[in-house]
Amino acid sequence: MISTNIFIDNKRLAGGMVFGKTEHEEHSVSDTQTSATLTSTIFATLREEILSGALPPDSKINIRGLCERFDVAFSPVREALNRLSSQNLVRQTDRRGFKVSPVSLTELADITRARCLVNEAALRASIAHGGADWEEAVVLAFHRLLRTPRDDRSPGESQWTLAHRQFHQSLLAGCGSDWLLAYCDHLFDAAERYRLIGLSAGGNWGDADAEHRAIMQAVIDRKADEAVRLLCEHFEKTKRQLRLLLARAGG
Amino acid sequence: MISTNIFIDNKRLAGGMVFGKTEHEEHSVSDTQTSATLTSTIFATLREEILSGALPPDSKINIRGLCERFDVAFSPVREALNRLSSQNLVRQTDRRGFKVSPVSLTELADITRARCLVNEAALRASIAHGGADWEEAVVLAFHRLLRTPRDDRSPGESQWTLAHRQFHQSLLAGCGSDWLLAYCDHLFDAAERYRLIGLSAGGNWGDADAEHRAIMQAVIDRKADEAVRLLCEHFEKTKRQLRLLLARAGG
DNA sequence: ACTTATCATTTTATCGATAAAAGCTTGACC
DNA sequence: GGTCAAGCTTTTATCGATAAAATGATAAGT
Repeated sequence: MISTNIFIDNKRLAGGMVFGKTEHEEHSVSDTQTSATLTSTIFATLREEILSGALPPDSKINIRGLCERFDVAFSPVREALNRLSSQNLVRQTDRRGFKVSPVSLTELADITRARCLVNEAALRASIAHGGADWEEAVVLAFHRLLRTPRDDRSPGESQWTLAHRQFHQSLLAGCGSDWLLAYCDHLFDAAERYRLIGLSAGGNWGDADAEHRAIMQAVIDRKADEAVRLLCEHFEKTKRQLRLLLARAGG
Repeated sequence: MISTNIFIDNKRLAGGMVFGKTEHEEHSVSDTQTSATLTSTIFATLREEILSGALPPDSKINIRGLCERFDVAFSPVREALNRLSSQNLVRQTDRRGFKVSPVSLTELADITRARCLVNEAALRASIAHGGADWEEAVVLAFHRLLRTPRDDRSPGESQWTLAHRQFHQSLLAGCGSDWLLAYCDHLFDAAERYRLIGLSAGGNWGDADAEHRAIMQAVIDRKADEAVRLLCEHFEKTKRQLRLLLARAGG
């Protein structure tokens, strides 16, 4: 695995996690395994909030505010922000702090473009080199996606969101390059941020099950050209719908 | 620009940069502009050293050692390491610190593969959409590359290394996607690390001017297929030479 | 001799405090 | 009224210190 951890860790900050206060030993029974670092937890939490739009794009990040909110000192917050900036979710400027990365229709178009180009390369490689196990994984991922209900209350952490990501990952998983896969994942995240922001802005485009099925079918039939066409159209469609939505919202 | 700063800042840590010690005010005359943060400087220095192989792959990073070496506290070193981990130059594991990312023939093959696929996509887009200004920039970058002497004493920071990077960037610059460009850059860095390690291990493959010229010619003639073929062959050749070298060195 | 438990050492993650910057406010001056 | 400088406030970058965790060494038990 190449990129920094991008999986989503839903654990919240443990309330009783004190430090430097020798009041009394905390033997939290529920703490089965070694607890994650504060940095990791804050990173995961902020990542969720940026992806889902809870932290508005382009807003300045007040470090002290976050420290108070999580009840921690500067270091872990800064470190979490640094990790976020490696995923392009926040921007850092020396001596001027952090802000949430802005969103724009221009960037959305750019991301979609890159997605089409890179996913095409990966998908063709996958179809060319993927074995039977890869094919089965695609079918399985599609089945799970179909079966997973959409939970629109907290879309950022819903099971469907996860299943959706895994379906798309499975398509490319046979391409044989970890770097390429990591980049596709990265692009997926970038696009996902726009999708989730669109959702919270009231967007509600119908389910894409039909599209996913068609893509899967073309893939397991090894029809590379058709699969690529369908996949790119899938991306472009999302882009178009978001464009309408965000343009109306005055983005 | 999407990725975190990847340009190389050769400035060394200013010796007189003291903090918290009110011995006497330092009015360093040479300090024209606001000096960079310690973090940025350390980041740039370590980045150089990892890329050039001065810090051996897979070696554990001793934070305290770095603190003493740079004469700074933990925070800036940790932050620099975090930034490095976003470029995959170091790996972090919770509670187990940082280590320099390992290298392997497997990864080299993976990187080369991804480079071929992604550069192909970007190059085709560049050739298809690039305008006259892009074309001119390619010619210019090639001219500068030819004219720049190779300085093998400190290859990691040499002018040639920079010109080489810029030539390759110029080829893709017309592709119209900042994200795609950033990723190609990222891959270039990854490959560059292997090249520089190979150099310091005694590798000495002849200059690639002829290859670069052929690529440039195909590009400005808008012969996409040929340009792609030459470019990928250029990557593969480097890989093959490194493979021989590293296999012999017992990598 | 070979594990395994116990203790000492090193390293990491985190804290709270502080100097230097940057940003903001106010008031003199044109 | 608009510009600009001096002073105040907020924020950032950095420090040095400390608890928890991991690592390494030592000793007991098989």
